[in-house]
Amino acid sequence: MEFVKNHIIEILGKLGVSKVDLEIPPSLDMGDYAFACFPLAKELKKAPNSIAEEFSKKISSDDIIERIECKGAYLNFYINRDYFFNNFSLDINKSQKQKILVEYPSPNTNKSLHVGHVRNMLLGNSLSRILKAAGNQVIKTNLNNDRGIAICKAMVTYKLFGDGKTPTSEGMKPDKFAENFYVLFGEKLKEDPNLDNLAQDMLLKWEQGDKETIELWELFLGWVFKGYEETYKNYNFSTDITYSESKIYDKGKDIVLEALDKNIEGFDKEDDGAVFVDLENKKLGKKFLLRGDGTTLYMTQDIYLAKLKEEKFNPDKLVFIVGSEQKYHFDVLFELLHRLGFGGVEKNYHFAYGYVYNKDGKKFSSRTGNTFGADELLEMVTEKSVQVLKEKHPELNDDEIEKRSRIIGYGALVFGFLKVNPLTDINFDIDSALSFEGETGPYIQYAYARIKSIFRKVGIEKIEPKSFSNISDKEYNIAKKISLFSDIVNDASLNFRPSSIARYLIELVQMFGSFYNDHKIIGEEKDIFEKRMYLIGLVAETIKQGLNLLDIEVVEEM
RNA sequence: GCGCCUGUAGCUCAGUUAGGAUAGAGCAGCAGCCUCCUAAAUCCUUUUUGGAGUUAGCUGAAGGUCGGGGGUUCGAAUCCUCUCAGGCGCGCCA
Repeated sequence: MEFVKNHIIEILGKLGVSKVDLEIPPSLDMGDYAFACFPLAKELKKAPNSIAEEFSKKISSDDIIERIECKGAYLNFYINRDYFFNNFSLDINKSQKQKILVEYPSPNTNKSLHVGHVRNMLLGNSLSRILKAAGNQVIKTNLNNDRGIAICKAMVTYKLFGDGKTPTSEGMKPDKFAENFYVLFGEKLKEDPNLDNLAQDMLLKWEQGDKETIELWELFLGWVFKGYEETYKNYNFSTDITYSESKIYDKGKDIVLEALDKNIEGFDKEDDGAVFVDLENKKLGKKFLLRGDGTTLYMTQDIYLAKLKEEKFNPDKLVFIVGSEQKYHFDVLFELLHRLGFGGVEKNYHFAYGYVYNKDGKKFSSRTGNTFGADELLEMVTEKSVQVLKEKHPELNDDEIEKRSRIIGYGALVFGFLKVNPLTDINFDIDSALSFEGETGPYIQYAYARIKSIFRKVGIEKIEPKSFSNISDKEYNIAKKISLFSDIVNDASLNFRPSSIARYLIELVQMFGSFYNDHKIIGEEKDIFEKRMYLIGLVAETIKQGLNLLDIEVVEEM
C-alpha cells in the first residue's frame, strides 16, 4: 500500500507539513494510517490537539481516503475499502538483487549432529529461502571442520579399543559409531592420562601425512559423512559447495606476509618471526596470524577462505551462521578482511544464534553423550504425530499416517526453533517441542487444513468476488494483514530474521481463528459467501507461502 | 579485569535496529463456547428438555515496579548514563 502512504504524504504536504512519519494505529477503529501532530507544535506555536483538529477540517475525502478523523493529537486516515481490495496483491516484492553466500552448518566431524546443529540448519534453511524470496541470489556453502585434535582423540580410542569393529558389524548409524569412540576417549582418559599425548602424536602424524594415520582418518570421515548424509536429507539440508578445513588449514600464509610487506595497518611481527595484527584501536586486542615457525593459525585459514570465495563468486554479501559464542572471532575476522581489502562488516555478516540448553538451563554435552541427537529428535516428533493422527483418524492407512506425520512432526520441530529470536538462548524442552497447541507449527497447518476442507466441501478452487463492500472489520483486518506479507518477507530478508515470518503467521492464524469462529461461510447468500471464500483462500495461500519460507510443508487434511 | 549478549505476566516469548495512542501472544490454571463448515467426536442411559466426556479451534476473566536508579523528550520497554543479576568470549587452540 505504498501508493496510499504517498497519497497521504502529498495531502499533508499541501498543508505545509514537510516531514511526514506515518504510523499504523494500534486498532482498526483508529483508522488505517495515522499522523501524530506533536512535532508540529513548536513550529506552529499551537497545541498538538488543535493542530490535528484544524487539519482534519481542511482535508476532504477522496477515492482513496474515505474519511479523516482527529483523536487527540492524532490524525486518523481511513482507506476506502473497495479501493484497497482493487489494489490488493499477494506477490512478494523481489527488489533485493544481491548475490549472497550463506555458510552453514560447518560441523566438527568427530561426532553426529545434535540439537545445536539442528537450530543451525533450520535457521540456515529458512534464511536461504527468505533471501531468495526477496529476490536475492543465494549460494549455500559449508565448511567441514574435518581435522584437529578432536577427531584424533576418536581415532586413538578406535585404534586401541576398536577391535576392528565397523558400523556394519555393529549395526549402527556410522556417525554415531564414530562418535562413540570420541565419547569413549573422555572415559578412558580418566584411567590413563597418557591418552592425551597419544592424540597429540596422532595429530602430528596426520600433519606429516603418515600413511596409516591418513587411512584411519579417511575411514573415520567416511563413516561420519555417511551418517550426515542421512541427517542432512531428513532436515532438508543441501549445499552448493563444500569446503574442507583439511584442505585449507595451512593456507593463507602468503596473504599475511604480503600484508606485512605492504605495511597494512596493525600488521607487525615478533622477534621470533611470529606475525600478529594489533587491533587495539578497535578494542579487539592483538591477534596472531602466523607462528614463529611460519605455520598458520585458524584465523589465517579463514582469511584464505574469504579470498577463495571472493575469487570464485564475487559475492555482494557473505553470511556465516555460527553460534554467538564466536562473535569475537568474527569481529576480528571482518576487521582483518576490511584491512586486507576484502570488505568488512558492510559485506560480511555473522548470523549469531544463542545456545541450546537442556530443560533446566544446563549445557548439553556431546563429549559425555548427554544430548539430543538430530536424528533422534526428528524421530520423537514424528512418532508423536503418528500417535495423535492414529487416535484422530483410525481409518487412515499406515502410509498416509506416515506421510502426514513427517510433515506435521517436522513442522512442530522447525516452528519451535524458528519462532524465537535467533540470539535468544533456548532451554530445550522436549515436551514443548512435541506440543501441537498454541504457537506451534501444527497450529498453523491446522488452519490451512480447515480452509482446504471448506474448499473441498463446496467443490470450488477459486473465487473472485465482484465487490468488497460491507465486509466486517474482522475480515478487513485479515485482508490488511495479508497485504503486509510482502513487506514482512522483505524485512525478514534485510534483517536476517526468520522469526518475524513465524510471528507473522501466528498473528495471521489467530485472526483467522477468531473469524472462523463467528463467521459462517457455507450457506450464506452468494455475495457474502464469495467474499469469504475469496478471503480464506488468500489466508490459505499466505500460510502456505509463509510456511514454505520456514521450510515447512502444509497438509490438505489433518 | 575488559568486551559482547540477555533481563518484559507463575513459565516460554513478541515488541528495542527506525521512540507515539490502554505493553501483546502462547503455556499452565479458572469460567464458558466449539468440534477442519453448520452440526455437534465418542460412550452410557434411553418412556430423555438425561448423563459422562474428548479437544491441534474460539471467547472471557485473571495475571505487569517492561531488572533497578537517573537523564533526554510533548511522549521511553525502545535512546543516553550509572547500576544489579545471569550467560558467553578474551590462546603463537580449533
